[in-house]
Amino acid sequence: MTAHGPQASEQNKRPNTGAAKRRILDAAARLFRQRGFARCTVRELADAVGIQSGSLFHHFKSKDDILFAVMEEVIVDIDAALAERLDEATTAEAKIRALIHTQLVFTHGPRANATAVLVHEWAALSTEGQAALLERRRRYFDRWHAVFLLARQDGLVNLDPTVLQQLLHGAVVWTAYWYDPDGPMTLDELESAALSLVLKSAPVS
Amino acid sequence: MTAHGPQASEQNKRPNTGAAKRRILDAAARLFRQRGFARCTVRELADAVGIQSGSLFHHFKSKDDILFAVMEEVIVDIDAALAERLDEATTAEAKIRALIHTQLVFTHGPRANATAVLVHEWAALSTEGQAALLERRRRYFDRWHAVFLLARQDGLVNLDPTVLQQLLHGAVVWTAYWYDPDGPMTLDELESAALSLVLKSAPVS
DNA sequence: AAGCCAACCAAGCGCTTGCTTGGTATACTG
DNA sequence: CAGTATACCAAGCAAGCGCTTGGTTGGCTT
Repeated sequence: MTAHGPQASEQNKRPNTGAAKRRILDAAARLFRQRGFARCTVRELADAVGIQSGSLFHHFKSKDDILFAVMEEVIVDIDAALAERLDEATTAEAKIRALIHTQLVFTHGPRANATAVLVHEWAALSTEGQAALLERRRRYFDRWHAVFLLARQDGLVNLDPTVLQQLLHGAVVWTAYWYDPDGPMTLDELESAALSLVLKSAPVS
Repeated sequence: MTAHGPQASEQNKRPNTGAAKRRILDAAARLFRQRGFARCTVRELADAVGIQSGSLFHHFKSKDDILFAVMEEVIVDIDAALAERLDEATTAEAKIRALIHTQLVFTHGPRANATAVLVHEWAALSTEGQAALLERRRRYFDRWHAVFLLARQDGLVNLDPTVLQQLLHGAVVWTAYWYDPDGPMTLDELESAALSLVLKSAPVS
């Protein structure tokens, strides 16, 4: 049952290296979200992956390190995804939509677990871990801020850009607690609803 | 279920009864918020109160019970505070303002710690604990919903009431993570900013 | 074929955890 | 005054925790 040992694959010299790590990270994101980091034990996590608890420490040097890895991965990816979307957006309105879209996709898409962990378990990270991720975090929010400065210049919004940015970010992040992607409302509809919140006038499309 | 122990009455025969409990609950709210429920130990909590860890269990039957008591107290109080504010508000706009105001005051006022614990540590509560608080929670959100149904009828807002309610609630709750009551922006200004978010047209006073 | 090394298991160590126990000081009550 | 209940302390227990250790396996390289 326990298929172990590397397998042959394309040109990769170490084809299976990292596959176990991947499964650990996915299970960790799911369990850390469901049960909380502190309440999730390494034995639980190992069971979910299908290995012994001690074997986890062959891939990560500590439980804290697993949390860090989960968070680092998602924070890097969401920042990259946002950067790409913003590049493709030309108008200020399209850029605000890109902000909302990216956050919503990460919050409710395939990366939902890791995203929730990033939001929820920040305080569980060690001081050094927080410091190591802070620059990425800042970069992500700088993008938000730049968009709202632009939108304000264009007269698209009529509140203090910083406040508006934070209120919108909260509204979107909070959807994790009530919005059901399998329910009647589509993500696109939710995106439009959030967008129309921050624009002065009538709702969009 | 908070044990009652000695009777508290008008002319309190045991003036100090309940004082220890009060200090435990306050310290617990603070520590559970700062460190998280799971990472905060009963020894830590006892130290903060100035008693031995074992003595905590004279007042509460378990650590879980302390969490429950913190949450129950704040959920009852915030619902009562909201009900009172809503009664005093006549127009739909004034009622929306009451929603925002109450949530903001609890999030940033003297009850900030317990409110943050209620939001953040819900998953740490036992199944029975959640069930026991669910009715109060529902009542609170029913008040939100009724206000937004009214606002929609009055043509004050132009989005689906349920979605708008959730988005606003998220925006306001999230202020816990960025708004500084000691900073340049007053709570009233923040309240107005949040209100103008959900109203269709120009910002309010 | 021999050697290497990543990937795993089985066992368990040292420590911390929530909580219990037995006892004491103090205060109120009949 | 004895009787009773409260509020606490000092000590420690059983369980569970993160993590370490020593050993085995099997594919890959040379």
